[in-house]
This record gives sequence, structure tokens and C-alpha cells, in this order.
Amino acid sequence: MKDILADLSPVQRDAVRQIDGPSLIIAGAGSGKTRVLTYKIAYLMLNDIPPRSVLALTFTNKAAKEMKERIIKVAGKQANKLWMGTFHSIFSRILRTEAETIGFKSNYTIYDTTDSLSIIRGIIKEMNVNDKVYRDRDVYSRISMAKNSLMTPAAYASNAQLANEDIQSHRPKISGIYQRYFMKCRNANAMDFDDLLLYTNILFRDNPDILKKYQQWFKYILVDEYQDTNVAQYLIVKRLAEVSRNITVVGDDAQSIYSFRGARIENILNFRKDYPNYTEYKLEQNYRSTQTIVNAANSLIAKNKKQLKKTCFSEGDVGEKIDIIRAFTDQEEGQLIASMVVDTVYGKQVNYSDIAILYRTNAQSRIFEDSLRRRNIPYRIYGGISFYQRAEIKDALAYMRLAVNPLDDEAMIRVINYPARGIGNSSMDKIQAYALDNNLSLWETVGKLPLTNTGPKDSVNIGVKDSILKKIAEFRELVESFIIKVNTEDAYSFASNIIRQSGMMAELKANRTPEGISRIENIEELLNSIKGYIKNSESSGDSPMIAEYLQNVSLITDMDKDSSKDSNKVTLMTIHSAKGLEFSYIFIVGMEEGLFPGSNSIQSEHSLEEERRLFYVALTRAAVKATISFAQTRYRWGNLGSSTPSRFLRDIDKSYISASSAKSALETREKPQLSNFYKKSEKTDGDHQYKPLKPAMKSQEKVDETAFIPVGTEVEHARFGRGRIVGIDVEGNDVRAKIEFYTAGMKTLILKFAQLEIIENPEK
DNA sequence: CGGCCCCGCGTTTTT
DNA sequence: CGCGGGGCCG
Repeated sequence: MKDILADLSPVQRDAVRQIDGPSLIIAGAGSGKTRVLTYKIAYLMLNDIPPRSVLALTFTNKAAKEMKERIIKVAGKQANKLWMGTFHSIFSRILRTEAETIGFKSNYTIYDTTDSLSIIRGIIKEMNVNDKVYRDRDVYSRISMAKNSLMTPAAYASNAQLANEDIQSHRPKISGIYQRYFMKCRNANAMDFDDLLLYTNILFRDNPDILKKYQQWFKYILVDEYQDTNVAQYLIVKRLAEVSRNITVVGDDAQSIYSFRGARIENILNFRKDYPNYTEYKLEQNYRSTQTIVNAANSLIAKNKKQLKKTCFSEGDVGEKIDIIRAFTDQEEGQLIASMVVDTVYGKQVNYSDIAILYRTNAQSRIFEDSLRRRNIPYRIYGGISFYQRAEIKDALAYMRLAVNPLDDEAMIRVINYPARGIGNSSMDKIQAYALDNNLSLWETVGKLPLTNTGPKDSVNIGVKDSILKKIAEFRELVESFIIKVNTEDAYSFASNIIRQSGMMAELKANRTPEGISRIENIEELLNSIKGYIKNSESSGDSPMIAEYLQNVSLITDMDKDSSKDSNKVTLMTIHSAKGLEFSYIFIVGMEEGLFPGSNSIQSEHSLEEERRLFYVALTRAAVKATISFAQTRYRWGNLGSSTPSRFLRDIDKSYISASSAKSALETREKPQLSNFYKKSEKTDGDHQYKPLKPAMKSQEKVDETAFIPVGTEVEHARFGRGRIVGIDVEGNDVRAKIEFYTAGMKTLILKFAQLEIIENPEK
């Protein structure tokens, strides 16, 4: 136990040693926040507090998993009994146990965002409202916001302000959509992500005895990333901690980046009011990064008006200054970063896994994937199109979901005609219409259908042919045969049987295309993950059934898949995903107006500050060196646009930016002829490892040749092959050529980047 | 009913 | 550009 405390700074030690009472830990980036949290939990256990009475809440499964591993190292295996996980996973577990109390069954389904959107689309159709006005995403986020502020449909309907807002935005029917959506979920015995928090609140609010049970159970509560809690989460914690008041929250207002999900920085401020006898610990020393990075980050965040007072400092090396890299195109940005990755690995003798490329949006990843692949640089990409979002995976899971919870209408819609069994859209419409009229689930509706229309005269007739009725009956029997086995077969056998018996496997195998083969591989990977899940839980008990696997899988993301540390790969991820992580070398890419800060964020000071905090998070991931890049032109939705450097670059104190790169990338405001670029890049001397100003030489050399190509010229492009120029367009300083390529089709290219080779010039 | 093609639209960010 | 949804035709 002495060992634990010896590893800590005085402040950290004090924070760890406070066992009882409320404590607020304000922890700057890299200040050893996770270490304090893990050690505090270990310390509790070493002081004979039973692990099962400790509740530790995190925001990602990854954070929970890592923390648990670290605690096991210090305090041993009993740490497995800790209640540690995300808000969503912990409270979904509790809701399983208490489901009946709130009118659900314990086998409830958890709908992911895709499911929710699809239901909302269905409602919009049902209500016959304009889906251009009522866009599913907008409606969903409105509902999500309501739930996160604990507003039920009734509360929403009677709220004048919300009604006003919806009228203003010409969407007065959102309240009605919410009502229907809410009921549909209930009828399907399903909860969406927000419901997990909403219903936990309802459960605790309306059932004092149940609340009391958990208040006595969880004697010690710890919350990580407290600045990212929303109203629903805040209230759950507040209720649970009310009696014991042994609550520890850790947070950093400067790293609050989830307000789009309803997070409220104020929660961390309210802590002082809620628990007046709290003790506050400020962790201000950054043990991760160089002084340059910490100071640069401080200078950046100082531009935000709203923030808690805190002085972060580093006593590490001064370190290298930040490089700012300008690229002409997004493509070139990819190439430059890729070659800098190589230079870093060989020049600094570090591993690929010490390097991360961080971007604002997932869509940016592709270019870096390409450029890294081209150079044979191993990389690992997080987020983006999730494995669990793939159609074949969702289909397989939908069968399992339907077997576990037949009321799950979304699952039913997904699989009733997959593989195609002749129950098409028009039949489905009839089934759905009947279900709606009679307030039944689809499964219940299907259960009422006769085998033929000539059956007993009081039997249901929805107006489909006998041949279809027969197919529906066959489907029903198929699902019934699955339902029987839900609680008798272990998750793995169940899943592999369902994939064969449903006909999915045969359908997939019939497709010999590369995509078809990859789909089968994905299914195999899914089965493997189920096997892995069984193996994991067998060590701590019996073999789990499919229902248990399903409730876990819906709260799991790609992020959580084995991040086997042994693999030496460059990490690509969004900044949001990078929160809480650290890397020696960080590349922050795409620092352009409209991208970062995003175009949606530049209207309000509030969201601009959040973007700035996001940039702060990105910068402070770097231990040794940060490099920032932007591109002057970028493909967006298939066509080229030009962009200017992000305003945030000017927020960093110049003294922390390498002089050569600042000058070349930012101060020079050259827009005119490219010949100027060329000359300047020649002047940039070699004192710096990278020459940010230096564009791809080849494209420069080609410019003069091709800048004034007439229409009709036959040209050759490295990627698109040969084609003919059909139009020239001068836009600002760019000359764009519309080229009809013989094989690649029509493209619009900016001449100075296109590297065209002239094949034949009609005017010569 | 099912498959194919075309059109329209989208980018925040995650549980 | 890439995806998903809707529409049309076989």
C-alpha cells in the first residue's frame, strides 16, 4: 500500500487518501487523473471497502476496461467485483433487474441510433408529414435532447418554450412524433440509448424503496469526466450519492467537448453547491507533455471566456516547437503527413504506435489511410463505419434480437424478408397497418394471421394472398424454433445455428464477389467475438445465453475491440475518440475554417468555444511533439473547394510555433501565381527537417506548361488516364479544367495540381 | 415481388 | 464521392 502512495505527488496523494465525503478533483490534461482515480479505488479496497459497493462511472467502455486492468494490478483480482463501466452499461444492467417496475420486461432490446432513425422515418411516413421538413436526424436529436433533460412526451407537449421553438422551425409536430416514438419503443419492449438514462431516473424518482436499495449498495461513487455529464446522468449520480455522500468526481472544464450530447459544464460548478462540505483538489502539473505543448495549449484555451481558474504547467523538457504544415491539396496533406510519419519513426527511433493522426471528422480518415497504405505504413483506424453497423452484422443480430424479444419490431422488419422469402413491401405495409390500427407489435400481428383466408370467418384478414400467408406462417415457425432455444443453447451455438437455419449463410455463400466473401468473413468475426465473450464470462461464472451477449453488444463500439498494444501501428482517430489517450507524436490535420472549427460551429460563441476546447484536447494528447496541418483545397462531396487556415492557429502564442513553419504557412498570404510559391519554397532553407512551404515539385514544374491549355487539347492524367479538355474556367486564382476522360469520365481538375501531360494540342 | 438504377443528399463529434 | 431510399421495369 505504501507503494501506491509513493508513486504520487502530494496533491495526488491527498486526493487518493480521502476515503469519505465528497471530493472534487479538477484535473488538467495529463495531470495523472486516471492514475488518481485508479489508485483511489485501489486504496478504498486496500482499506477493506468491499469492491461490490464501489460504483465507478466512465464515458467509454475503453476507459472502464483500462481502469479495471490497472486496479487489478494494484489491488488484485477482487477488482473484478467493482461496479465499473459506462453510465449506459451500468444502468442497463440495473434496469434489467428492475424492468418490471417501469413496465418493461428484462429481455428488453437496446435500440442503436440506426434503429431509432428508422423508427422515426416510419412515424414520419405514418403521420404523412413532409420528410424534407421533418428530417429524421433533426427529429431524433430533438427527442434525444428532450430525454437527456428528462422530458417525457407529456412534459414536452406541455412545454411552451419547446412548442415555440418547434413552431419557429416549422416543425410543430415533433411533439407528436416524440409521443409515438416513445410508445413504439415501449410496445417493442425496447429502449434507445437515452432511454437507459431516462428510465433509470424515472425508476429512482418513483420508487423510493428501490432507490434506497442502490443507495445502500453503492457506498462509494466515483465519476470520471464529470464535465461531460448531462442532466440525466447528473441526477442519477446525485440521487445515488444522496445518503452516503461519498462521491468523488474528476473533471476538467477545459476538456468539455460533448455538449452536443447534452453535457453541461455547469454540473461541475454545481458540485460545490450540492455538496457544500466538499474538498477540492487541483491537479495542475502536467506529467505528460513538454513545456512547449502545455504552454501552447494554455495560450490557446486562454482565448475562451468561460473557464475555471487553473494554472497548468509542465516541468518536463522544453521540447520542440509546434510545426504548422501547409498543403495545397488534401491529397498532398496525406502524403506530407505520411512521409513525416516515416521520418519520425526513423529519425527519432520511435514506434509507429507512438504516433497518432487526429482529425475532426471521420470522413477525413480515408485520405490518410490511402497515403499510409501507399507507403506501407501500418495503421489502425478507430471509429467510422462501425463493424456492428454493417448490414450483414445487423441482420444476424436482428435474428437474435427477435428470438430474445419477439416484440422488437425493428428486428422483425429487418429479417422478415431477408433472405428474400416472398414477403415484400406491400405485404409488409398491410401487416404494419394492421399492427398500427390494433396497437399490436408485428410479431403479435403475424401470430393472429390465419393459414389461409378461407379459415374461420372471424379470423383476421389483412388482404394478402394465401400464398403469402403460407410464407408468413413458415417465417413464424422459423422464429418460434429459435425462441425455444434462446435459454437452452449457449450464445455461440445459438448464434451459429441461427445464421445457418435462417438461410442467411446460404444467401451469403451464393455471392462469390469480393464483397460477398468479406461479408461471410464479417459473420465469422461476429461468431468469434461471441466465442470470445463466452470465454471471458466463463472465467467469472457460467456460460452466458444469447440475451446476455446482446445487451452487451449494443453498448459496445469498435473502439472497444481488442486494442492489442503489441501491434505497432499508427493510430488514426477523431479527436473525440482520442480524449483520455496520449501519444508521443501527434499530427492534428485538417485545421481549416469550416472543418475545424466546423461550419456549424462558427455562428455561436458557445459552440466556437467548444471547438476550441476540442483543439485543446487534441494538442494535449501529445507528449513530445505536435504537428498541425491544413490544406488549401479539399474535396468535399466529390468536388473541390478552397479553404483558409483555421482561426485557432492564431490562438496559439507564436513563440511556441516553429518560426519557419509559422512564416511559411501563416504569415505569407500569397494567393497569386504559383510561380511565387515556387520561388519562395526554394528560399526556405534546410534548417528544418520539413519544408512546409515546399509543394510537390512536379506539380509546380508542370504549371507553366499547362496553365493555358486550350479547350480540345488531349491530355493524360496519372490516375484518370487520357482525356480531352472540354472547358476551362478561371475562378479566383485557380484555373479549372473540365476534362472528359475516356475511361474515368468527366472530372473537373485544378490545373496547377493536376499534373497533366499534354498529348496533342490542336492549336499547334 | 424483386432487382436494378438513378437521384438526392450529407459531415460533426459518441453511448 | 458514397450511401440509402425510392421508383420503375421485368
